Amino acid sequence: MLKKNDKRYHHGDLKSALIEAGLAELEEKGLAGVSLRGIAARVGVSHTAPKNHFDSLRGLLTAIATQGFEIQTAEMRRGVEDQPPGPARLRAASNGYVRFALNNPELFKLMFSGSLKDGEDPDIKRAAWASYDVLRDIAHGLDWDKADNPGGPWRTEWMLWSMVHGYATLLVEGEIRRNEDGSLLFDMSDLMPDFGYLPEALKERPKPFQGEGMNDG
Amino acid sequence: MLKKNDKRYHHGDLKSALIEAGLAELEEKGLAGVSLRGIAARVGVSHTAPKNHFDSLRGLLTAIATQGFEIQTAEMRRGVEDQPPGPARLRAASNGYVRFALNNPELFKLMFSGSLKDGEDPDIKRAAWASYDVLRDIAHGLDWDKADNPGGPWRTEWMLWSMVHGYATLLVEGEIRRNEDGSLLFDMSDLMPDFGYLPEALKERPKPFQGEGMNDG
DNA sequence: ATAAAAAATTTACATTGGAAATATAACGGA
DNA sequence: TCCGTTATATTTCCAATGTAAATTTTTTAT
Repeated sequence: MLKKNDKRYHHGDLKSALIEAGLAELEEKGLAGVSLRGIAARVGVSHTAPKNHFDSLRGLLTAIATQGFEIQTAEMRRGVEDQPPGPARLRAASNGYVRFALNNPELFKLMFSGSLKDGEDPDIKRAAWASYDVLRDIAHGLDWDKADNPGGPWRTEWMLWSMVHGYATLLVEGEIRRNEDGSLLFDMSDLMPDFGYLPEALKERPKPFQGEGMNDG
Repeated sequence: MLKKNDKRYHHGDLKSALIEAGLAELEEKGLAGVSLRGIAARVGVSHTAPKNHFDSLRGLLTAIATQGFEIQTAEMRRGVEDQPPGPARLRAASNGYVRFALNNPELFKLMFSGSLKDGEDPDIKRAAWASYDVLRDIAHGLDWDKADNPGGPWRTEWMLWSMVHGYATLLVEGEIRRNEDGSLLFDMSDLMPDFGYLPEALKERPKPFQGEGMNDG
């Protein structure tokens, strides 16, 4: 039990404090402007103090991104329970995905940066999968993905994930036009129509794609 | 006319040489490892020489990304002419989009980085739109987007673009599983089924989304 | 109380992007 | 051809960054 002012070490819980400060610095200064020294200064410790809790800046960023996935998961789950199973839930979760990206653009970029974070870290892997599972579990409940898809669920999952993630990414990177007040022209409900039925081709057995012509030129 | 050894200035054409060197450095050392000094050293000039042609590293990266969009446009057009108008062309262009991303992953990341490049630069804007237009022009030729979409072409465009771009992004960032030899489990032809027909909801008139609940939390 | 471990600081260093001053080559006009 | 102007590139310098090593301070365990 930690009471008020019960700073057991010099700081008490520097590890959590650094992650919190990192989240704040991220949205204040942008992904490109974030620095280890800046985060440390925000907490009020020397710039080498983080070394005791994270092996490097990369490690700290990985922990921040992990927290990002947890927030994203919560945001996707928000509102899903209010909807009946089926396409409505898929739209609610998808809108949560986009909403999170819009509300935490720099964190979202970090989470999918690939080079700044350590994607092999067990914690971030677990958190990322938990977020992905929200979409996947709902998609698996849809009529068009019940049983007749013996090639595995990958195809329909990836189609949906690609659409949602692509839209969020393009919005966050400023590639897609918004209304003047910053609101969206379309949310995922508009972009992703009634998935109660889907083109028959999607139900065919998928064959592994061997990538002819994919690795030349 | 420039003959061999006709170095008119100290270098001759440093601007182009820097872009070329930057493209090479990018794929060799990755987006995170690229540096102005490294690019300059590769060409054999001092690290401040680029200043005469680009105001900053950001400017040089913007020029590199611009060239990237031009390569991407060519890659998308490759093979499109062989296909009859319609869904087949859409698949060919989409596969070109993904193929470019897989063959130039670091360049692709730079092109959509948002912070490293200057998205307002007129040249990069023109090049990016040219790439986007390949997808858009084909999409507009499809039956399901002929005339009854008075809300503008944005919705169908963005749905397709999101799917293609999202898939390319997730592949490049290593978020989507591949076969052991690096080939894809699905290409865009598998992911994007017969678009000869499409859910009726997509043909309804789109209404502007005002973003209720999008900016809270 | 004292030794051991944990946590944080100080100092130092290599690398980076950029600014300023200087040097060198190309060009244009007499 | 000569010379001044401009374009191009170098040298020197600086602040900021991430990291390593040595040191100091605090906590914990015995």
